[in-house]
Amino acid sequence: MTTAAGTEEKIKAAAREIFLKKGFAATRTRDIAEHADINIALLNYYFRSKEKLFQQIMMETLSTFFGSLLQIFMDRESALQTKFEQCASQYIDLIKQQPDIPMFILSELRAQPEAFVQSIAGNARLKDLVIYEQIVAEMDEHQQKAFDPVHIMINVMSLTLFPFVARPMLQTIGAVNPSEFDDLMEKRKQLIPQWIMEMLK
Amino acid sequence: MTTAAGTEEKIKAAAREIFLKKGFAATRTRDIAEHADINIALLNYYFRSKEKLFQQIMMETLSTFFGSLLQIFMDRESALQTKFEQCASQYIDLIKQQPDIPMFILSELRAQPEAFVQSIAGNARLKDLVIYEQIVAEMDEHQQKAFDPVHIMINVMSLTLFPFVARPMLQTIGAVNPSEFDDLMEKRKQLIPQWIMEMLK
DNA sequence: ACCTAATTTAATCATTTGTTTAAATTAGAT
DNA sequence: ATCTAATTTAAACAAATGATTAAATTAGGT
Repeated sequence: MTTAAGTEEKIKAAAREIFLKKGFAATRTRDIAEHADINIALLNYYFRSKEKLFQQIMMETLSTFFGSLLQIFMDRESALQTKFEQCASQYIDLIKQQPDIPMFILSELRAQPEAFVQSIAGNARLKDLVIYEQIVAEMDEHQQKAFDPVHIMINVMSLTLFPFVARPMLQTIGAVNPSEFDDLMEKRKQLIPQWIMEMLK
Repeated sequence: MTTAAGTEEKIKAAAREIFLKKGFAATRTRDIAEHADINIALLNYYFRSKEKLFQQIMMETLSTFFGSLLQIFMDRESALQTKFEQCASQYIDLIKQQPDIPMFILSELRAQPEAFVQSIAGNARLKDLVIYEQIVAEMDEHQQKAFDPVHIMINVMSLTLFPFVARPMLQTIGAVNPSEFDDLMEKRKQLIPQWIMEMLK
């Protein structure tokens, strides 16, 4: 009856939850096994080692995180402001569902800078992105390269992601109420594109 | 000759370096002892436990990080834009010297949300800060509360801190060159206050 | 020089943790 | 029903890790 019935996926689901919440070092294989309600040995049976399992989770998470982004950034049809709107909107929705993703990627990427380079970078260079060209064009129109266009890319990510990363800190210092956080982020879907467009003028 | 000659401080210095770089869970007491060039037992002799030592490092780091900020935020004399300029400038300088501080605080605060609440929060509520009043006043002048003033506080921190937190990621995706990162951040001392002031209009 | 308390060291302990082993159980084919 | 390979389990292992102990050494006062 109950054999191999999605055991592998059960382990991955548990691993994903715990790795994303606590990071690689603070995660115990026994925690994962308990959460998945399986014998500890099964983890190694299916995934060889804690590290292999972690890498698989990381790969999939990176793919989820950067996948949709690249599509938006490469779209030749959409206008620049539309891209900012899609970017903010999609990311805020995604991270609302899985709030641990950004911090997980950022902290684990710091711990192992080399391991996942090609998983992310793939082939696309920043300056080959359509959005980058559009930013340069927009800046040239209003001002003559007052600053590096990379600042804009950094700012989009900063304004979108940082609130989630800093949520525990913001709540601790009493900057935001737990209940109103979601409302704030919902509002930012609209605000961030406006702010960014202003920066280009 | 060499006895107690700053042994305690030697341990703390090593602990600070490693805790800040790798976090609590990934840090081994033996690493600290080796780095400090002392016997492992001395760590427990002076600090009782790994956790106690960690808490002490965390307290001091929080103090360093939030200390200067509160002064700027409470200054009744300085103008709003000046505050933004001081804030960006001071933080970028501080974090250039100790780049691991923001990520350390953010990740460890997520791991132990309760432990350091009062260490940070102290007494000051966000809405009692002088800077908050000034933001509200400035917003009232130009627009009638188009959005929550908290967004502005969040944005200052986002634009200032996120690039440091995301540096490994930004470098991995090839968004920034390691050598040009410092220049970018130096330029942001000037840019961030400008961007923020624009948001208020 | 001697004594006492503080500091340092080497060795060891008890637990935790990732992994493996070998046996038991189950699923699916013949 | 029987056989085989895949899956699952209980038990144990080896290494790592935080902590402790008891002896050795050192510093500073008398």
